[in-house]
Amino acid sequence: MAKEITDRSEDYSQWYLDIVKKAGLADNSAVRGCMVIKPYGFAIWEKMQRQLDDMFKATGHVNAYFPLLIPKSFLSKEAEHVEGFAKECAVVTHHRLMDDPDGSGVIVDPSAKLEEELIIRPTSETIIWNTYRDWIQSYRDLPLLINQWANVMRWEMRTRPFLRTAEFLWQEGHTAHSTKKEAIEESRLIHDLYADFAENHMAMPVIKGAKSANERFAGAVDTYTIEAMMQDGKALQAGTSHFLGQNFAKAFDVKFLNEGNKEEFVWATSWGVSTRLIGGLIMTHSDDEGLVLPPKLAPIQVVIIPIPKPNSVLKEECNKIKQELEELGLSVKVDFDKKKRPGFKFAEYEMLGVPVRIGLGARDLENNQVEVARRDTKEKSNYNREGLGQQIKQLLEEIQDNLLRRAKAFRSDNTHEATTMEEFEEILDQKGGFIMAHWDGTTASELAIKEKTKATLRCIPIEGEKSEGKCIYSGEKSLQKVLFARAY
RNA sequence: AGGGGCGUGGCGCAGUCCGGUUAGCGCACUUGGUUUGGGACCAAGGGGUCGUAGGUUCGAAUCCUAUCGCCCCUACCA
Repeated sequence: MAKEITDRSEDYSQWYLDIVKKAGLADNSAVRGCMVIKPYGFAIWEKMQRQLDDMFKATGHVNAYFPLLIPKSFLSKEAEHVEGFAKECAVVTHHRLMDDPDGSGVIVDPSAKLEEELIIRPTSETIIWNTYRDWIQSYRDLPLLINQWANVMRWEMRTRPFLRTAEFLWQEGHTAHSTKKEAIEESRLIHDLYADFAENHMAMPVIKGAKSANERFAGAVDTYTIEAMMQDGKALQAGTSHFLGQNFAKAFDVKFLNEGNKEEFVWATSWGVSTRLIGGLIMTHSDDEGLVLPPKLAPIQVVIIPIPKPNSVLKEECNKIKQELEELGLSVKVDFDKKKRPGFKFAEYEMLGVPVRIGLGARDLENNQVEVARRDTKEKSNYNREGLGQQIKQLLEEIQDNLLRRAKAFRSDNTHEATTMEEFEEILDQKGGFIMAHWDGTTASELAIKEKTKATLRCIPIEGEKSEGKCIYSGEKSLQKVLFARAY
């Protein structure tokens, strides 16, 4: 199996597509813009899901499920929200097919037109708030902390596997609170949770910040984002958490009686991360040999490859090592496939991003050792057979740490400050990456910079030092530097 | 929306200009054997309505007409 992939230096976006294909993460499907997530890709998603789900539960959230289809009228209730999504909605107009009277096949039965057309959810705020109206009467019903794992559809023109697809999988949290303060705290709690997940599980460092008015979620008062840097220097919005104020409560008339027996509108948040994270994972760590996965999200953490020699008995030893490692909670695969030679398997598991490979041959048996190769650095060394399990466990932790360290160093090397537009454009053209620059807070300046440079305002960082200055575009007063980059 | 390109086994392609035996090649697949410490080799096999529909012709992957689909560039975009 020739598994050649394009070098990153040659064509980054082709490299990305090659990785997705050759590592068996996803396939194109018969439907334009919709991908098939293959078992290995889905296994990564399942690991992400499990971890995030545990984190949501630990912070008091519960799961529920709301319908795929939304009455068209719901979408028009919150003005900004409609405007944000109207251009990319799939619409269900009929409910029956019939035989084509002109010959073979089926056609839409024109007599089966729906009275009210249905929208395939691009996000679920509207149907959820329409439901919450019935669930909430009193402050005693609050807070309502609900998450759902679901698919959504946004009819995108240009799609790329995981990064932007017409249909994608995600989780969307929708919470209702009795006070503004509590809702803002909730949106920030999740913002922190996402950053924690990105850094400590994906080993993908992120900048936490707020979106500008222009980049904000349609219908939100504030949008908090985590922004990650990909290897080509472009920014990826990896997760967002929104403080929705009372916008949806007002649109759907969701009120509660407070302790003083007075009627008030409910305060809301919503937040989500999607299968896009898999794209981020690929573009943060992987190399020209294939996928590189952080141990915490790798479906297979250790692969054991026997190097067969005639008359040698390796099978038993391989299984023994597998068992030892599994007892330590690791996920392990032994590849006994006789059709493939060891060298082929080495390359194959590198392509799949398996963090640690153990090679075991007659030579090792004699010397009471195994050969251990780590995927992140490609280093190989011999480990003593005694106490192997603990050593491998430590190695996996070291790999997890190293990936984060490496990604942080890369981001730091590719983050620059600009004090003038000339400098800004020069950095963008010559180095790329993140640019920190002063901005006067107006949409006009933001759009002008975008128009001129194709870089967008990714976020107004929450952390780090804040110093006043002058906007690089207008020269007006600026309270802090903000993050610009070309983005996915 | 404008411009360009492509539809031939699972994948990548040749053949089309200039119609003519049984539509070919590489990879993948199946079986057997020799191999196995960085992508093995030999042998034998299986698999194709040439996107679809019509037309010209003794004869069409090849020529003509229509139609469908996909990709790329430009434009647009939570």
